[in-house]
Amino acid sequence: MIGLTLKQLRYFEALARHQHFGRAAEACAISQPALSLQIKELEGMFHAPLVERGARQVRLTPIGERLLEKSRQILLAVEELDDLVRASQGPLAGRLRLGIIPTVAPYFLPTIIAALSHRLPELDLELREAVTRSLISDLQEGNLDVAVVALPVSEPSLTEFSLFEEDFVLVRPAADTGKPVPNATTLQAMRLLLLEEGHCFRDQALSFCQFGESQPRQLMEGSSLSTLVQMVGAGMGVTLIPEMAVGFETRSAQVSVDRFPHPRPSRTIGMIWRRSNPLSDQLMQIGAIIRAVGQRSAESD
Amino acid sequence: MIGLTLKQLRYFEALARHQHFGRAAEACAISQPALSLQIKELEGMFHAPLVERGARQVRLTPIGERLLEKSRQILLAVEELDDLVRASQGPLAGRLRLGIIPTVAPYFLPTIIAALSHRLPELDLELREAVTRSLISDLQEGNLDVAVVALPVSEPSLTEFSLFEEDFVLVRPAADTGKPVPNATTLQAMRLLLLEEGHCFRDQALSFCQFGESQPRQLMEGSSLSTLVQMVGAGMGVTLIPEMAVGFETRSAQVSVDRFPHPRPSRTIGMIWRRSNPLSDQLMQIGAIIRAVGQRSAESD
DNA sequence: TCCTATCATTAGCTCAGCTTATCACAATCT
DNA sequence: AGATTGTGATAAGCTGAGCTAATGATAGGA
Repeated sequence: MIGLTLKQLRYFEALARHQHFGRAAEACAISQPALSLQIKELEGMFHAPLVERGARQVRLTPIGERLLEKSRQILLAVEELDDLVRASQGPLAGRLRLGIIPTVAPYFLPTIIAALSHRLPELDLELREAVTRSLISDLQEGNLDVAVVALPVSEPSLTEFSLFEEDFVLVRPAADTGKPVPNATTLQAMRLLLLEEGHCFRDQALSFCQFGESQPRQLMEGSSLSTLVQMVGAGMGVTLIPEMAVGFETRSAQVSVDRFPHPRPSRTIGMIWRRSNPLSDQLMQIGAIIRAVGQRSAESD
Repeated sequence: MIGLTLKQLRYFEALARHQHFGRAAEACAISQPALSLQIKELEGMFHAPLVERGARQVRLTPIGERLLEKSRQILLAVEELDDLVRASQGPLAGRLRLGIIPTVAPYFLPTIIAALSHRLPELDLELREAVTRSLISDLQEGNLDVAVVALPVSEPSLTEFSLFEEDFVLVRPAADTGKPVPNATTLQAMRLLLLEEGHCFRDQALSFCQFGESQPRQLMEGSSLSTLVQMVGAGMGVTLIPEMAVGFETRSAQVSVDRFPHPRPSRTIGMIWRRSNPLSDQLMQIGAIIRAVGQRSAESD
């Protein structure tokens, strides 16, 4: 593919995104004819049309779709060269897009922000909260640099860096204070309040209770740990929460909090990023900083 | 990395390969100053030197090394666009670089060539014989399109396509004809002739005999199955060969050939290629053709 | 000390690729 | 139907990125 230019791929990607020559050209800060010509040039190289010019609609042809895929791959690799520049310029500085899952963010984010802005003042953190699935695809598409999630994620394209392990605790109505702590089996008989689909914490809790995938049961869903604890306080059932949430969520609620006997349910919190990211070394440094404050805050709980 | 061009990456890659401005320029079919300028342009983008201009020697700086890595990745993806063109132009045609391991090539290659040149006359096969390790790296560097090896190879970047399974048979001196066939354990007491390091067939044979990695023992090495069989004929020991080699290798030698009782040792022969190769669909077609003739020839043995 | 190999610099030219202006076409409205 | 509007293609002209050829600068080696 000699004669191909990155510019052409960028224009094509914009066209695919906007499905409109004029708007794509605007997004690329060029005139519409300039974009048309480059697309035509690309089509010449492929000896085939890449877009269907419909009446009021532009659509990619099948070959166009495949080119789009490859283009994104190439453009992502090129963007990573920017990170290579940053990596070669001493301590980490500039924008860092960090994603966190919702069952970690409220409790741990303040600690992370404080630590990083102290140790790496040049760093410009840009935060995003979403479930693991969505963070992973943002990472893979290059919309995110790094994410804090529960390990393992087992994506071969991502590097995992473990931060710390944390136990789950049982939250029951205040009236249950002092009653014996149920084990995984007896838990199955109680009404368990859980986060809605998509949260990894939901699956971890379910797996501790050894519920099968399919069997229907007494479940209720809440959209945040905070809601769940309030529901428990109102006597609607019991729930599990991660240890780091205890201080924040149970202070004002009428609930009783108990640790499980061994083997305790737990999760591993860690960082993930694209294996191909040239900032890998720097991200490990950041990981080390977060790990240090994470362990300190876990000890002080 | 706006302003970056593929041309610059190509020039840089050539410079890294030749370690010499003049020769790299020649390889790119441009003048030496043109190349110097583009390299300088690149260095401007990185705010750092990428090559050390030594007295009589050009060397990459550490940053240069990392850029080289990324460049190769990007350029490989760009080359794969060529394959996308081919994939979109009907039946597979043009150059196809096929690698085969030495313990398959002599016996199966004629069949493959005949079948493919009959079914895909437009195909221009370019063959290479090497051990698995080397074929894999050629695939990953884009120096090879597809390879026939023993599965599994378990490289996440490669797709595996299984062709057929094939048993190993025992080759003993003709004097042993009629003697009971040894099992894996009794084999350990005999002098086993094997291929030299690097051949996967050697490891498969060793693993059948359940030899540990380290334990020293009565072994001799030959550089081809043909040599091994001749050595067996001369009474120097026994060996295993794959079934497809029986007809070719044992016809003229004074040896006795026996199948093992169940569970028979065997290997799976298959094709591998870069997962990212746009010709994937076409390669599967080729795989289907080879599989068909492979099974037919296995049955007729 | 001079020579040779090697990369950098300079001057000048050419064409790829941009902009603006305009055309061609089809869908929708009146 | 005829007018209008939204859209991409085409045309003409300009500008600068990037090439070549010629020359300069520098460091090893004879």
